[in-house]
Amino acid sequence: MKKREPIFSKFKKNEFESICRERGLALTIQRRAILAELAGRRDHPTPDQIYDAIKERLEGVSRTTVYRALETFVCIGIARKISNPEAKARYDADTSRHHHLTCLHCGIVLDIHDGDLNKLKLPNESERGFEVIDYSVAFTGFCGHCRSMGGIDRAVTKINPGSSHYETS
Amino acid sequence: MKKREPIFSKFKKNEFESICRERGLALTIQRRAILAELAGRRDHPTPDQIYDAIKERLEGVSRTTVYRALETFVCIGIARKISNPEAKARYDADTSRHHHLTCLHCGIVLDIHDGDLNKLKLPNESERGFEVIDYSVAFTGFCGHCRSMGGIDRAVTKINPGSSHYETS
DNA sequence: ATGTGTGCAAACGGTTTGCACGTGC
DNA sequence: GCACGTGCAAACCGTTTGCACACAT
Repeated sequence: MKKREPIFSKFKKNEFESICRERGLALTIQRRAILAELAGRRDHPTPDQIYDAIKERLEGVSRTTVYRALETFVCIGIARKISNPEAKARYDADTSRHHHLTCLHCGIVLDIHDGDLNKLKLPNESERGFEVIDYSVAFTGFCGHCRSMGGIDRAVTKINPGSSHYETS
Repeated sequence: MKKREPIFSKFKKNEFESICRERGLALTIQRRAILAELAGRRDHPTPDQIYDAIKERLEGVSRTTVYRALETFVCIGIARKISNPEAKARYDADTSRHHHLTCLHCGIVLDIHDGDLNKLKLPNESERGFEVIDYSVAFTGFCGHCRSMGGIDRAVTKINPGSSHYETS
């Protein structure tokens, strides 16, 4: 069992505040709450999941604000929007190099931190004019929850989400 | 320079036809045209790009049919829906293990076939109950076109697509 | 002949935008 | 006080769905 470091660390909070000060971005309660929520979970939430989580604490927040704040976090480099086969966006406050495990059935995204995977040599794509910046390994499979629920027909499992039967919740 | 094998190969066509016969799926001109278009390009088109490409040849096709056919191809295993940070789906007729290079500025997706990358050892995720099926390495960077156009501000480049300024041309 | 596939138009769901008001600096 | 951020509602855009007709088998 690997031990996990706390996520919404003092470090992340200070990083956020100093970047905001630098750039003249306002430190609003909404942004604080949204970042705290994002950085405090390991499940790569969608904007809606964040909205649902904070709306009790912060009465009157709007979905729009959540979308805009997440966008801002990506722009200032303290969060990432991750690729996934669903239609909706998912965000990640961990901007260090790491990898993802996506359940083909329910869509949940787990992190993988692995020293070897972080050391892949970058392909030389200069001949095609491409400049490679970073990478992430996307593993696909079936999570414990979906495997134990049964009903996974590998031949037919839709890599493609549709709307329902996705979110495990 | 690596040489490239033809893409809409006889093989792919036969594979498609025999799977359809097996499963009792009709071999309609629409499905043929959509598969030929998908398999004939290397740029991982969106449903709309495919629609635009075939609508001249095949008067009266509907967008809906394109969506449904692509979906069908994924279900019968002759195409894949690929993960990317955009809001729209992209499809790939190459179902063999390979990797992708995505331009953070325009969203284009290029293929990488690399023997070493195909041999990564799968992480042991059984302790978390996860069964790993496959993987793909997602490289990010900037394509030649976007680099030469200039105007890429690394600090601010939206990993996140928005609607405009994405699609190159 | 029969059942699957297609086209159309309307619905849908996530996301973005314009605008007026509110609030952090 | 001023500019930036927020909330609201409507617009947007990619995708899905219900239904009647058409076509592959």
